[in-house]
Amino acid sequence: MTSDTTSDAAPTGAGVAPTLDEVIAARAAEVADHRRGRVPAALRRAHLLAVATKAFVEHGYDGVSMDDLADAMGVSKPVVYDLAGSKEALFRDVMADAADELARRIADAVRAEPDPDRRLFAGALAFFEFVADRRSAWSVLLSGEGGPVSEAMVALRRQQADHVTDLLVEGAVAAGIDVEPLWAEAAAHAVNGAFEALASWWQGHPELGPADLAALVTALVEPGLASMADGPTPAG
Amino acid sequence: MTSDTTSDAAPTGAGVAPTLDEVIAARAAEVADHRRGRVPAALRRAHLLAVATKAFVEHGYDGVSMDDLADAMGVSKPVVYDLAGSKEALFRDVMADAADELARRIADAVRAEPDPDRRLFAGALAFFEFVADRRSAWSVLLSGEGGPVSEAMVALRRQQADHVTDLLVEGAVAAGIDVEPLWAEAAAHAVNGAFEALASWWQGHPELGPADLAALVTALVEPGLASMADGPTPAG
DNA sequence: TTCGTAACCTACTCGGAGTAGGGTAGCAAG
DNA sequence: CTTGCTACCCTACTCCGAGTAGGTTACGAA
Repeated sequence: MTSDTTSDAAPTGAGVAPTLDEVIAARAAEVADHRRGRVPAALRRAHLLAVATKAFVEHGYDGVSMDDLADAMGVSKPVVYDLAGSKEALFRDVMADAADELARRIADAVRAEPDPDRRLFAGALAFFEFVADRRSAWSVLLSGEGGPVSEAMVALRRQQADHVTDLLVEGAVAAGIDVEPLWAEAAAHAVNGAFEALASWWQGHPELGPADLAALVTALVEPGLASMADGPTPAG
Repeated sequence: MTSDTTSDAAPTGAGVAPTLDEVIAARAAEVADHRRGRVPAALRRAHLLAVATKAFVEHGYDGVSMDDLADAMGVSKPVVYDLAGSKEALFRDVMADAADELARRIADAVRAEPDPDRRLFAGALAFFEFVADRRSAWSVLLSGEGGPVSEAMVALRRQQADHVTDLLVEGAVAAGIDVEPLWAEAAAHAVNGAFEALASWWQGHPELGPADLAALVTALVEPGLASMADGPTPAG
């Protein structure tokens, strides 16, 4: 298809994503360099990850068979299994990569924001920009599509919420407030859920930009977060 | 299509849910009344719904095969397909029943609360009480478990969010505030997402009661909701 | 050369969704 | 009573996808 553009994966620069097709092309090229079969596992795996990411993202978990993946990279199924373990494990790996990058971006954005009062907004903006980058790409996954993806998704959600917890606590500590850890955790999950739901809803409202969403969620949650600090712990 | 075919469903005591096993037993008894096979479709379907609900809830979507269901109700697979159409359709129906009841409970609770300032809490409480009622039951579903359940879940989420939107708008109007419909919708999705995430997180924290969760989510979101009324629409 | 091993293959098994193509029971009309 | 229609229900498949058994070959080291 569109195999042109720049040959090498240019610097990620302004934060735009590398384009899955480019990554796949790059990996495929590396693989092709090895004459007549016998490609080292590391390369094959990198290729697999790229191909699988694209496939899952475009057709969803159930829309992709291991045979498809094997065909797409010109090997037989057992090779894929050797590289990935199982379909679920493969999906988990794909998702983990994305989750790591998301977490990294948010953390960077939050810590780069000097004004404590704008940290939440900064994090939210980073989140929605990430989603926007991969709007088409991750829509399938974000919208809950999946097979026995459950475990992977749940795990990622948890991990993501943990990061938010850390950021919340970090922010609170910086402000000299001490928070109930349990409450921070719960709030983090709630906030995280709000983010996800908003990202999903966003699909149907392309007229809005990342900043709009970030502003909304900030406006929604910030006051509550602030008041919870000096406020009491309602129960429990 | 759930509750009113037959004479009764033994009161389980307090406001506790009807108990799936009881429902199944009741349906099975009705079916058994018809001597030697030839049971009218309506009864069979009611029985199916009950059996399927229990099965999905206990083993998850992928943990249940259509053969299992057929066996469980003593018929052959084609009968199940005749009654349900497909596995996904069946799951959708099961979920729809639950979603309807949830929406009804929340709406009732909200409208039964005279104090406008406590409406959100009332709705939240109803939500978490519903979840508590079916804690073991719906955990699998709430935690995102599912197969190609995606569509069903997405649809239900949307529907649920629509209800929340209505309630938000209703509340705003009652308070003499006018809100941007788009914002109300977005906020509703966000709030809804927060609820779901919290319900999921709750699984790991049985020491908390419904009121705790309701209080938390209220404290988190109420101030933001209030300030959004007189506040500006940040962007867009 | 010989052996070990990593990379790769063909050709299965196994299980679950969905279907084809019937039977049989009840009932209405001739 | 017989015919025929229409539910209701069955056995016995097809089809597809996940995962595996077990063998083959290239390559590097002893």
